[in-house]
Parts: sequence; C-alpha cells; structure tokens
Amino acid sequence: MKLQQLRYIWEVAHHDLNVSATAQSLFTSQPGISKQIRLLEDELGVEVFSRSGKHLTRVTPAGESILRVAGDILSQVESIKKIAQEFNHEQKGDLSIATTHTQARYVLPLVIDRFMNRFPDVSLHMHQGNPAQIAEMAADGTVDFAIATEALGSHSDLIMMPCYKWNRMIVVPKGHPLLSEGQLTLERLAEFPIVTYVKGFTGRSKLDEAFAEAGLKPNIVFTASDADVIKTYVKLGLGVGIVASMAYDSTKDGDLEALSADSLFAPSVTNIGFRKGAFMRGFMYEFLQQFAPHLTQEIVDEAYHMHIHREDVSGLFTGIELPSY
Amino acid sequence: MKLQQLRYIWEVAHHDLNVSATAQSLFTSQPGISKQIRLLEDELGVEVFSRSGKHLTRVTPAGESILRVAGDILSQVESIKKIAQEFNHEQKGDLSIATTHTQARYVLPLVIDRFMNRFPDVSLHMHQGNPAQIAEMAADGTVDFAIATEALGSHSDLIMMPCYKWNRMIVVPKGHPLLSEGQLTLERLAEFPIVTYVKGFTGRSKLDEAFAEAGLKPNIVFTASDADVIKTYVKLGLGVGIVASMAYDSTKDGDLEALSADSLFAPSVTNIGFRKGAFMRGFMYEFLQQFAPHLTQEIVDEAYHMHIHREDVSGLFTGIELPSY
DNA sequence: AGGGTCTATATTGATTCATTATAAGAATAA
DNA sequence: TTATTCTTATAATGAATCAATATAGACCCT
Repeated sequence: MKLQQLRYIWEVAHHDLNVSATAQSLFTSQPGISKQIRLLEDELGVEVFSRSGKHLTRVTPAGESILRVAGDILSQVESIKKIAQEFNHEQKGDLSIATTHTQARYVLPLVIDRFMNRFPDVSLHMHQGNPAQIAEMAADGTVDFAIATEALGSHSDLIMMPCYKWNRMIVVPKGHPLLSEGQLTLERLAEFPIVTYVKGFTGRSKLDEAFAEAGLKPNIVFTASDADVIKTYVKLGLGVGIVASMAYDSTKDGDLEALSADSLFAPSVTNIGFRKGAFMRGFMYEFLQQFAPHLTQEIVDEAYHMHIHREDVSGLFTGIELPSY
Repeated sequence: MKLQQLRYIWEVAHHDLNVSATAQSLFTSQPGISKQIRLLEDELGVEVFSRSGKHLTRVTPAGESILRVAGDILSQVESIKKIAQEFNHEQKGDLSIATTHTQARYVLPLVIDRFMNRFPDVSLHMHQGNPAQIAEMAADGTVDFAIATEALGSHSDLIMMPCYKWNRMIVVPKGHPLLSEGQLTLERLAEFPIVTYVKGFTGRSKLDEAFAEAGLKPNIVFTASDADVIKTYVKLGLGVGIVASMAYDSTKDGDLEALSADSLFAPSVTNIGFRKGAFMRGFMYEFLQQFAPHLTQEIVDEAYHMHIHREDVSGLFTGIELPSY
C-alpha cells in the first residue's frame, strides 16, 4: 500500500469516478492512476470501484469504508507537513479559508489586514461558496477554516466554534416612508416588497422564522447571496432591503438609510470550523483569536479535544459572552 | 513522503532509537532505514531525531508530534487492510488480545473455545503482560483488544468498556482454622499471613483499600502475578490465599478449600479496551459479545463514537447490569 | 453505425529502493 | 588513553517500481 495509491482512489472518488479528469487535475497520466488503483485493489483483494466494462460506475461498500479512512490518512499526512513547517519556519506557511460573501466582504478584511501585517510570510487563500460547499471544503481538508452562519453543523467531523452575534438592518432609499415612522414592526415591514438573502445564506432562516412566527407572509421580491447586490437593487427602488448589519456602512452607503432590526429578528451567530484532527499551526491560533478574541488557544484546544459531541462543545461556550455586531 | 518512511521512523522510535536493531526486527537493511529517514527529514525540512555524531540520541520536539501522527496513520493503514479482509473473507483474519494471566488462564478459555469453533479461520494471538504493557499494546496497535482489571484508564486513546464484576475468594488448605468459624471478618483474616497478587495486578488495589479503610495492616508474606502460583504456595502452608473467584475451581483445586470474600472487599470490574479509530471486524463484535453479552454491536458502536470523554462512555453503561462472577 | 469519451494494456526510460561492502564516529572497558 | 565494540553514514550495484507515450478496446450517445 502506497500513499499515492490512497491519494489516487480518493481523488478519483472526488472527480466523479473519472480517471482521465483526475489525471489532468493532478498533472499526471491516466494510465498511471488506473494502474495504481488496480495494484491497490489487487493487494487488498477488494475492489474499491465497481466497473461496468471499462467504466468506473460506483464506489463499492468496501470502497466507501476504505475511502473514508484514506481521507483521514491523507489529511494526517498534511498535518505532518504542517507540523514540520511549524517547527521549521514558524512565521511561514499557508492559511486557507472558505467562507461566504458576507464574511469575505465585510467582516474579514479588517482581520486579514491585521493578520497579514503580523504574518507577512503566510500566504492567504480565500475560497467562496455556499455554506454546504464551505463545510465540505473544511471537512475534506481543502481549506483550514470554514466560516459561515448557517448549516455548518451537519458535518460530523468539523469542530464548530461560535464567533460573534449579529443582527440585521433595514436599508431603504433616502426619503422612504419607513424612515419617518416610530417603532418599526414586523407587520409594517411586511407591507413593503422585500429584498434580502437567498435561502441558506447569511442567517436567512432566522428571518423566515420571525415572519412565520408572527403569522406574516412577507412579499420577498428579490433575493441574492450577497449584500452588495441587495443594496444595489434597493437603490433601484425595488423594495426594502434586509441585510446583515455588518454589511451596512453609513459612510460608504450614503444613498441609503438604515434602521436597526434588532427588535424584529433573533440574532444569528457566525461560526468558524475546522476539521477534527487537523494540526493547528501557531498562526492559525492567532488568526482565530484576532477574528474572535474569546477563541484563545486554551479554548480552541479544549474544543479540539471534544471531537464528538456537539452538546459538549457548545457547553464549553455557555459561560462566554460573545462579541456582537 | 512515503508510508514506509513513516513506518521506519515509528519503528526506530520504538526500538530505543537503534536503527540496526530496528532493521533486524523488520528484516531489512540498516542503511536502507537510515537513508529513508534522512530522505524524509530532508523533505520535511525538520529533523525527527537529533544526532550526536552518528548516533541517534533523542526525538526532537517536532519529531514527537510527527511520530504521534505517523502512529495514527500506520494504524489507519492497518484499518484499511482489515476493512478489505472483512469484505473479502468475512470469516477469516486475525484477532490479537493482550491480557493478564488471570483472564488468559481462567476466564478466556471458555470464550475462546466457543469463538474458535464459530470462526475456525480466524487465528488468535494472545499476548500476556502487566496492565501497563497491555494498555500500551492496544494503544499502539500491536493487539486488537486489551483485557484487564486495573489501570487501563490511563491511555487516552483507548476506548474502555466494562465486562463483568467479580470478587475474591479466600483459599486455605483443608482443615484450616478459618473453615470452622462463623462469619469471616477482615480483622480475623488479617491475623493470618496472606498470599495474594502483586500490586497493579488483578484488582489488588481494591484489596489494599479494604484493609486500609478498616485500619488494618495485613501481613502479606508472598505475592505473585498469577493465581496458580498463589495457590501453590497456599498449599505449601505459607499462608491464606486471596485470589479472584474465577481462579478457584472446587473440582480442580481439591486440596484447597475456599470461602467467599464478597462481604469483605468491594467488587472489581474487568474491562476490555480497543484503540480508538481502529476498524472493528464482524468477528470482533462477536468476540466482544461472547465475552460480555451486554456488549452488543450497538453498544460498542456507541462507545466507539464517544472517543473522548471517559465520563460519557461510562455514562453509557450506568443503566446496564453487569454480569458477575 | 460511427464519432466521442473513457479506461486498459504494453513498452520504454527514468527513478527509486534495498542490498552489500566499507568507512567513520561514539561509547565502553581495560 | 587506547583498543574494542557498537552503531550509523556513504558508495556502488542490481532489482524493482513508477510514470509517460502510444495504442487498443469498451461504452455512450445521437
């Protein structure tokens, strides 16, 4: 058994069982991969992939189990490399983060700017995607951290830690009738056409819940996955915008006015997650703490050692007051 | 990075940093190992072992971390092999158990006999050792299971499960004065010279605790790590024996008489443990259940997924009545 | 039926790996 | 200190492995 063979079956399994495409992405030859896979299967005495004629059609049950372990092994190989680099060049390396537009555009710039000044020799790689893709990238080792508000909980081999609480703002064009009213209510808000996030993004679920609980059916006329697009369409007069408060900046968004929606919706919590068992480099701990000051190395290590039970991990944070936006 | 390089550094680290001895035990050449280690270190840019001249003197801090991960990787490689064999020849394979004399001699024979009839193509390997060695063997993957009563709890990457409760018997030569008395007490027992287990073996600690709590200082004149030896010396008239009740058989130990000591000492619990993350073959589940009927596959799987918190794992068993000897 | 797509086989060349023989550095005992 | 022993490093050779190219064969789709 060779590490490369494990890498090959893993990559093929993550390239729709297409050996040729896998070979291209790995800058090697297709026959090389085919042969190594066959050699591994011969050695193990079990087929990882079932074939119909010359095509790989599916992963066998044995292959499922083997691929799971192979993935763990490959990620631990990466850990070894990280360990070596940590002891070799403490200040040098790579940090890759998968996150959504909201974080990348509004929350992370400040943190990343500070981080890059502190660690000029660490190269940063940002990946964007929807929450499911983000979780997947962290879980399979493509990135070190996943940052998002929704649905990272599904992956059982991610360790999730809460970072900060936030709520929404109502953004409207200047002179909008809502601006000259008293206490804003959900009922009043629901009378206007609404422009906000697509489902599954940036705390959208909390928003739907609030309307549903109040027995209201909001008229959502336009959705987008990022606040820039939302604000643009609010400026066009399409409707009333509901965006994360991080996404409104009174100086930069001069042609819009904003009202706090704290009283209307339950706050959302943004989480950061990493793959369990992954080696944490020194600068990763520092990044975490710069992003969320309560995530000290001690706290992170404790969460790290509680691989399994989400309840336990969340228990760790019950006594901690999260920062808010 | 090659699997073999990881295997080499791991083996060298477990052979007192002696490359020549490692080479012998692996049936390969010393220069081969030296070279591969050097190649790995070159690739990682970090020394795993520090050298004084041509001798390996210690494991570097980086090496410590790397070796830990390398050990995990190697054990996962074994898991892959087991998975393959499980899907290939469900009834065939190896089962290795590390345990103490008491289990091997008195408890396991029945279980193993049944098991070998059920799985004639599984070859069984029994290793004996003291509890610390047993735990070590299970933790580093030398054996699949560790069975012992004492001190398996120390290893954080072992999953321990309680198997059965047992207590002790007082064994004496025929005609001994204790036989013709009424209720046996610790005080009366302490008046005789005592022959029992050495410290750290077979629930010895519970025995010491009982005497200490009663404020007694027993006169322990002879200790051994197994009951056969103890009984032999009791027969010689050296003193009163205290052995696990599993170790007394009225038909085979005809020249000795036994008194139950259930009322004198707290019962001990024998545990079985396996390395977390190790793949469990079907026949392993069956072995567990034959050894301790309450260890069904469901229970074992639950324990398996609770890698970390011993409290959680023990919580799993609070509602279960353990079988007793 | 035929082009397009994909995998398997074969051959070749380069690289890697393990082995033997040997040199050289460290530890140990006299 | 010196000689002996133990251990690791280096060098050279031969075997084995791996990857690349060319090519053949199987499947899919229209």
